[in-house]
Amino acid sequence: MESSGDKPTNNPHPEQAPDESFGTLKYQLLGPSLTKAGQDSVDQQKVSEIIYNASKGSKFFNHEQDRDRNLTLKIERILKEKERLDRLDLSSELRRADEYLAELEISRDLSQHVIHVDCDAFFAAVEELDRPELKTVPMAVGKGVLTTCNYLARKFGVRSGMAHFVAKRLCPQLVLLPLNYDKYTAKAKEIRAIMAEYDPLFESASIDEAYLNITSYCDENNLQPDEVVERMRAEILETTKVSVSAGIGANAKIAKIASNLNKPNGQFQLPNEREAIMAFMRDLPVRKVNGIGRVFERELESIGVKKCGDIFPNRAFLTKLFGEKAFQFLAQCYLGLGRTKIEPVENHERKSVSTETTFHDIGDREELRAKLWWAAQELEKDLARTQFKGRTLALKVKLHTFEVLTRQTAPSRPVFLAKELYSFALPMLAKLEKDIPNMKLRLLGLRCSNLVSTQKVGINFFGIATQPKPVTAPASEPSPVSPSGVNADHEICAEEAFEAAARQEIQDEMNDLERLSQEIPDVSVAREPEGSAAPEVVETPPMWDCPICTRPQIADDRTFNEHVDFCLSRQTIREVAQDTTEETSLIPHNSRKRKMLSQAGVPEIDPKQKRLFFQ
DNA sequence: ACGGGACCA
DNA sequence: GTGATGGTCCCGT
Repeated sequence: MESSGDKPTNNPHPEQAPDESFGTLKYQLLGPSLTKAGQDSVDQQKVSEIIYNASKGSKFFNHEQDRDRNLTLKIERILKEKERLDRLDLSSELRRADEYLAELEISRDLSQHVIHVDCDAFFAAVEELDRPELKTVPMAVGKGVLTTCNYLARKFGVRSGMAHFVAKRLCPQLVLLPLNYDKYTAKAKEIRAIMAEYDPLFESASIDEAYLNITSYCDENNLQPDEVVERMRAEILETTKVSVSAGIGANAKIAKIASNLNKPNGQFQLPNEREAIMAFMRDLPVRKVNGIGRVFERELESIGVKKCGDIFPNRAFLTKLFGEKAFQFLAQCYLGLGRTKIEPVENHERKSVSTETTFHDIGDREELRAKLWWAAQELEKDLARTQFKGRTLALKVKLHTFEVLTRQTAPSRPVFLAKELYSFALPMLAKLEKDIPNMKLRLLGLRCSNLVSTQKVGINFFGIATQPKPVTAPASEPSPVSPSGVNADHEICAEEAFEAAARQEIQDEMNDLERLSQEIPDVSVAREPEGSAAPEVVETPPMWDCPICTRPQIADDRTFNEHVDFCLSRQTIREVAQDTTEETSLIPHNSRKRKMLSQAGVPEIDPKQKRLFFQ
């Protein structure tokens, strides 16, 4: 559409970025919860000014600025691509889109009454129950960043997700309370007990949100949906003293949007009628839809999609610009469609278990290992609680610059013990330390995915599924143990010889790992609290000299090859950087190598453009 | 299929 | 002085 106002900033001096980029950056700094209720009477202009000035110069700010610049560039590419598509014959795309819309229309189900219930300023409300005097002052809950705040605080522009010191700048008299999760969990339980009366199969979306399908309740009690919701909200307020807001509609998407419209302590119903739904969506800003955040909002806005109604005239472009899934999602937004199936979260299959902690910047290798060991222990606890092992282990770090990196590995068997987690994660950390000179972290985390359940059907110590009763024909009864059947390739075999072999194999592997852990010879992690034993330190392993960098490396095949690979890739980059041809496109998009190059002024070729072009 | 980044709630 | 946890999608290889 119009591309005049959104020139990209190719400015090599970000601190002198032209004025036009301030708008988007300030908008970004307003945070993710801009659309939350209670902000209507706030002067957003003034608020963003204060936030901007409070944040300016911080590492967080610089990182946000980077992200904003990259997004602006990405949008520039989107616009270019849209221009190109405008000149093309898109009739087949158009037909495809219309066919999909027709298909969706056929699937429209207006027979269900779904509601979304959302507690008003939940954590703050619970705190106010204990200390009623807090009701009359602006107050927020959460250390570091605010998790929530009461409506008095929102009048000042204070919002959830906002940093402590920024909130204080906006509202110096703001009262800050520490988090008290146990209290909130207990209160949430009371509320859920009431919701269960209306739909025993209700779905908890978070600690203070839930979806219910009240169709049956309406029928059985001969009540209208809004009457049911009035009744439920009154019951919740009376017995738990917490006020909730609710949205009522034909599906979860509408209900979620609607629950925000009359907040706090209100409800909104959108009738189960196609015309009413279409009209409602037509004028609804896309950002109000669950799943469209700050970034996608800006991308859509750039091609002229501000409201869900704007999706239709752009339907032929969406797949090419944003991908098939995004197109399908947006098509459902346009039509006001969403899921009507509401079910308990326990029915959902868990995909990952993770832990992470933020701390002051740490560059010290031993301190980092201590943090890793701590994370490993935390993850072991969580895995034990949830009864899972992981076939994939990921290390997540956030650099002192707020840049986030993840590295993952697939251990040869499912892991869950802190010692295993640590051992498999350490080489990834060590590699990062090698790749990133002077690496300083502000966050470190571990995640297990590709989960294997250790529940129900016995899984013995070595991660091999065992049957409760001896079964001779394993193929006859597929094991229900793991949600996605990931256990299928585990032969069910109780023979002792097999077990002995497995035991030996695992022992060998642990030995290997302990050697791997010694990659940095002076590593020691044994001094952590809680008395649990960290992997022991063994003597220094044999060393070989790397043919590239000539420094001595551990003579373990895997370790050594990894190191050499890294050295080689480094060399390649140096060579590529020297000759400034399109060779740079060989370097992965978004890699820090590419960033290093782009900072050095080496031109980039955007792989996405290529994808769009050749699609 | 997998690893990694980005986004979202 | 800017959180924790978990899910999804997309891209490149």
